[in-house]
Amino acid sequence: MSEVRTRIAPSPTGAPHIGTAYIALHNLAFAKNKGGKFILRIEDTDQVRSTKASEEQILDSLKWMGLEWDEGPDVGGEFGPYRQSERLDLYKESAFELVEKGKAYPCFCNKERLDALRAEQMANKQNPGYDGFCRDIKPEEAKERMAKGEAYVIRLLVNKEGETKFFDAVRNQDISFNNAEVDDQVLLKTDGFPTYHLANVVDDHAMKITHVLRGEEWISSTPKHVMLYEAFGWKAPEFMHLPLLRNTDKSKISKRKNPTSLTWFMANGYCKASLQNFLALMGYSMSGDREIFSLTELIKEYDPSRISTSAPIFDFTKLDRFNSQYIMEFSQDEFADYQAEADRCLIEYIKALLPHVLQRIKSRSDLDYWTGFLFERELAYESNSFRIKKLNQEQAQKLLKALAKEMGRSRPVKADDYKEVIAKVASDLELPAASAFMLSRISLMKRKDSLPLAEVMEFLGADICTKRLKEAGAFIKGNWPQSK
RNA sequence: GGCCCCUUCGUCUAGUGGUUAGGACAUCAGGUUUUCAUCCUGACAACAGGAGUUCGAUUCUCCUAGGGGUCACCA
Repeated sequence: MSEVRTRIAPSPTGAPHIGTAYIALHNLAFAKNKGGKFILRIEDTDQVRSTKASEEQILDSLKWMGLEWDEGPDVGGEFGPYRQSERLDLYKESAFELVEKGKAYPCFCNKERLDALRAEQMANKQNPGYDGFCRDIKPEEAKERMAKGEAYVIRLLVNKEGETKFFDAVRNQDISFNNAEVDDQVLLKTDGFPTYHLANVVDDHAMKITHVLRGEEWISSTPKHVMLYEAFGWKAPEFMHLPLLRNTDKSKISKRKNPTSLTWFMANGYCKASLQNFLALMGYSMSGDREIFSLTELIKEYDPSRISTSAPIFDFTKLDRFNSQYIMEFSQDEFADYQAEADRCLIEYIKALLPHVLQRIKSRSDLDYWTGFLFERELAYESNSFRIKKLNQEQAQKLLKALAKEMGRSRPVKADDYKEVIAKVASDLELPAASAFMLSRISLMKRKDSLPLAEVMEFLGADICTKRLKEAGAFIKGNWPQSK
């Protein structure tokens, strides 16, 4: 029996996600339980969205979580490099290998044609998908066009007959898909970078990954992966699709509705043991009635047949309770370490706002006063805070609604963008800009005495700003301050 | 909408044909504590619905309903 090897393959396109830690935990526990290896691979094949800063944060926060890997971009290993942007030749070769084998083909369709195609399919109530326009181009002609420098992608040539099935070890059953429903997926993009599907399969094979534990959001693209393994003539790993973490409204967990960034959890004083423990309770249970256990115990007893199939709601109330349980047990030294670590994480987390915070702090106890709003999942608004000059209830509600809408439409990024959005909305509604700014301030930070608005908005990001503007709108509906 | 996945207390879950359906968080009610918190005791509270298989279904099968995921040159 060959060595068990699992991996976590985060994409460095944003803040480190709680879901990544959850999937990593399972991969680590599974591999370590079998005496195998856990690998970290960076999937930075999206040139536009990937950033080095994000990669660093992901590595740092997973380490902080105590989820350490045996092989990865920072520690190396015999199957490196572990960053996909450093393996481009391999993907390109692999893609052309499939073209040679007649399992894939170059496609020269441009974005306009694809957009038009999709629009037409939607209009005719058909399922959107590639129509195979470039399938029949002769290989010689294709080569010529590529040689001349015409932009192309490589698509998987899907045999639309029959079905593709794979075994899912969590559900303990086969899942099958009609091949007619599988699209001729792009494998190699115009920029020469692979798509997830290609890179993932090529790397999992090259890195000898034996078991793929990933979120169930991937189930529907697994047939593509299976087809790729078959096209290459490789043995596919065993698939285990874990249930997705969810928001309270049962949708897939998202920063739009919940804090999801590991850095937020770290800065907010959640300790790693409680986070590990709580995450291990999501979609998983230990035998007996045990709920409090360590990562070591989890690894020792990890049993994939105890993974459940239904997707859990991420329950902050229970997490908070777990965290307090762990804190209660701290010795003085442990608490000192915890406190120092939490402070370090907090300062790192708020570094963009730190200068503004420091200007306002008189003593240590002031820190929370100025930064607390960053960690409240739902701001506890006070009615009187909404007593704003030249603004009545109706105007405030219109303003908040328009603000939230404009925020979603124009997706501001920088502080100045946010200022513009607020100024624009105020002028559109012919309301005083100052009132609009104050209303935004209260909606986002709860108080009139608070950090610089635009900088805070940039820090929070459009999603969270929109969330809070909506929440403020809901609040003032029934809690508008009484006139004196 | 097509396809796929899922369905036990409000929430996280145990349970693999016969249980008073168990535990945890939350909630509520008591108790200990000079306050608060902790801690203790108790209460509330679930097998989505309908067929079938079976002597017997929470457990197996099918259907319905509901929820979710996915349909990109993002992962």
